[in-house]
Amino acid sequence: MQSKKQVKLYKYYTKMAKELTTRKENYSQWYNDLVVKADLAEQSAVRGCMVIKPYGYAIWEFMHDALDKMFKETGHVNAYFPLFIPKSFFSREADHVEGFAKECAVVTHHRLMNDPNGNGVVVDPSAKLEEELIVRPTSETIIWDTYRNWVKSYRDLPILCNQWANVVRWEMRTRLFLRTAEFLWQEGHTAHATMEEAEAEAKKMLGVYTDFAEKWLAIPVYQGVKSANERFAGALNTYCIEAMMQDGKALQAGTSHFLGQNFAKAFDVKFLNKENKLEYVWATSWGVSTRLMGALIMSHSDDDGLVLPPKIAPIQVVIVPIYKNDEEKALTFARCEDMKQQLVNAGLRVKFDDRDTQKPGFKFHEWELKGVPVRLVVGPRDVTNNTVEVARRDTMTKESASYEGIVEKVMGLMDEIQVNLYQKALKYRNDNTYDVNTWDEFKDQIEKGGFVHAFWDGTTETELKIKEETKATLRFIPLDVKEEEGVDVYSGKPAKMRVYFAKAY
RNA sequence: CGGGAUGUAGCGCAGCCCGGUAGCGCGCUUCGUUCGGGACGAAGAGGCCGCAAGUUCGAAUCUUGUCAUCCCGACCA
Repeated sequence: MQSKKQVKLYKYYTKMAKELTTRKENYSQWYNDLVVKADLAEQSAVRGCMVIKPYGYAIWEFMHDALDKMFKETGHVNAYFPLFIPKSFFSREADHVEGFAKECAVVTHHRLMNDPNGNGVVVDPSAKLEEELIVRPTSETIIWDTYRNWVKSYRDLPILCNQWANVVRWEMRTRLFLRTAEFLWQEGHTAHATMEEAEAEAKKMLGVYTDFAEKWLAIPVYQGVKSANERFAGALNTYCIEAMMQDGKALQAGTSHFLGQNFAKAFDVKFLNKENKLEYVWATSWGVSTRLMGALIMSHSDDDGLVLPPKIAPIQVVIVPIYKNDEEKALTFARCEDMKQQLVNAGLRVKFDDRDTQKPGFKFHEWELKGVPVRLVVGPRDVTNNTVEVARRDTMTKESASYEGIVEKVMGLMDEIQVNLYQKALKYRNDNTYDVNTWDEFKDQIEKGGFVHAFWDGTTETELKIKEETKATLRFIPLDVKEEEGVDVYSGKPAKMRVYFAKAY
C-alpha cells in the first residue's frame, strides 16, 4: 500500500494529466483512469449515476445493434414498458421483493412548489401519490401484469418480447459501468406454454450471449448455472456467462433466467391449453447491461489505454498524416484522403486525423489511449515510396506496407486482431483456471486470483462458509457438468461435481 | 450503511497546523519557430477555495453540519 504522499509525488512526476496509472500499480485506479481518459464516461452531478460520453456510447450502440439483430434472428420483438411500477406489484412475488426491496428508488409525489420560506422549490405535500411508484430495478412485475391481458389461449403463446431500457438500483458503492445506480440494458421477457419450451428459451438466450461475448467482444466466457444462493430473485434457475478479468476477478457478463410459473402465479397469467384446461404460463427473462462495457475494458486493455476489438470499435482505422510544410501537407493529405475513401468503400469505419493543431506523436498516443485497432501513417517518404506505416494496437507493433493492397491488408488485420484478442483472453482465462483439491490450496489460489475448480457438496451452507472465509463466491456450476465422485474441498463431505469459485465484481 | 481519505482554475496539486481575501505544473488563447512517437519561446485568459451555518474586525485556513468522490468492508448485475 502506497502512502498518500507517495501517490501524490508519483502523480506529480509522471504528469497524470496524460498518463494512466498502470495495472500493476493499482488495478482499480487504472480502470477508473481509463474510463475517464479514453472519454468513455464520467461521473455526473447525481450520486452513482454516470454520463456515458459519445465515444463510450458509440461502443454501447454497436453492442446494442449486434445483440438486437441476434434477438430478432431468434424470433424476438421489441416493446417498451413503463419506467414506474406500482409498489403493490412488487410485493406479489415474495422472493422478488426480498431481492430488490433494499435498492429501490421510490416516487412519492408528483408536484413541486415554491418554498413558502423562499428557499427555492420544495415538494408539494398536497401532491402525495395515492400509491407510491417504484422506479424499475427490473421489469418482471409490470410486464407480467401486462401479459395477463395478452394471454388467453395456447394460440397466444409464446410471447417473445425484449425491451431496451434504463433501470435503477440504488447501489451503495458504484463504479463507472461496473455498478451504477442507473444503467442501460436489455431485458427479454418470454411466456411459454410448457416448461420444456421455457427452459429451452433460457438456454438459447444464454447461447446468444455467449456468441456475442466471444465473437463480438472477443471475451471468452464460461457458461453455467447459478447455485440456489446466487439465483435471481424469483427464478427457478439462473444461467450465466462468466468472464475473467485481467486482475483475476470474475465478472458475470450476462444472465438468463428460467422463472418457472412463479410470476404467472403471482400475476395470474393463465391460458387454455388444447385440452381446454386452464394452465399457468412458463416464463423466462434474460439481460445484459452497460456492465459489458466494463468487461470489455478489463478484458483487453493495457497500460497504454483501451484496446478495442475491431468489430465494436467506433473507429477501426485512424489515418495520421506527417508533414512539415504546405507542400508536404497537400501531398500527404491527398494520399490520406484517397486511402480513406478506399477503406470506407470497403466498409471500414475510418477517421482521418487532419488536425493541424496536434503533432503526430500526440495523435499516436491519443488514438492508442482510445483503443483504435489500426493506425495508418503517411509521410512524404511514404508518398514517394508508395508505402504506408501500419501499426496495430493489440501488439503495439508497426511495419511498412505497400500502398497498393492496403485495403486488403487492413481488412485482414481486422480479422487477425479480433482473433488475437480472443485468443489472448482465452489463454489468460485458461491459465488462470485451476483445479484444486485441498482447502489450503483453495485459499491460496483464491488469494492469488482466478477461477478455482473444486469439488462442492451441493449445500448452501458450505457455499456461504467458503464465501465468509475467502470472499470467493460460487460463480457457477458448469452447464455441461459431469458427475464424478469426490469430497468437498471445504467440508470434506461427499461431492458429486466440481464447480467454479472466484472473487467477483 | 460502517471504517479511512479527499474536495482550492478544465486536469493534477501546493497553501490550511500558526486566519489578513490565492499560487504552481499541465491544458486553454494569441503570435512566431516546429512537425517520422506526447515540440519550444514570448505574451495572455481563467478560481467569491464543494455547499451551508457559526466563531471573528476579517475565514481557503478554526468549529459544526451537509453533499460528492475515492479506498476498505457489508450488499449487489
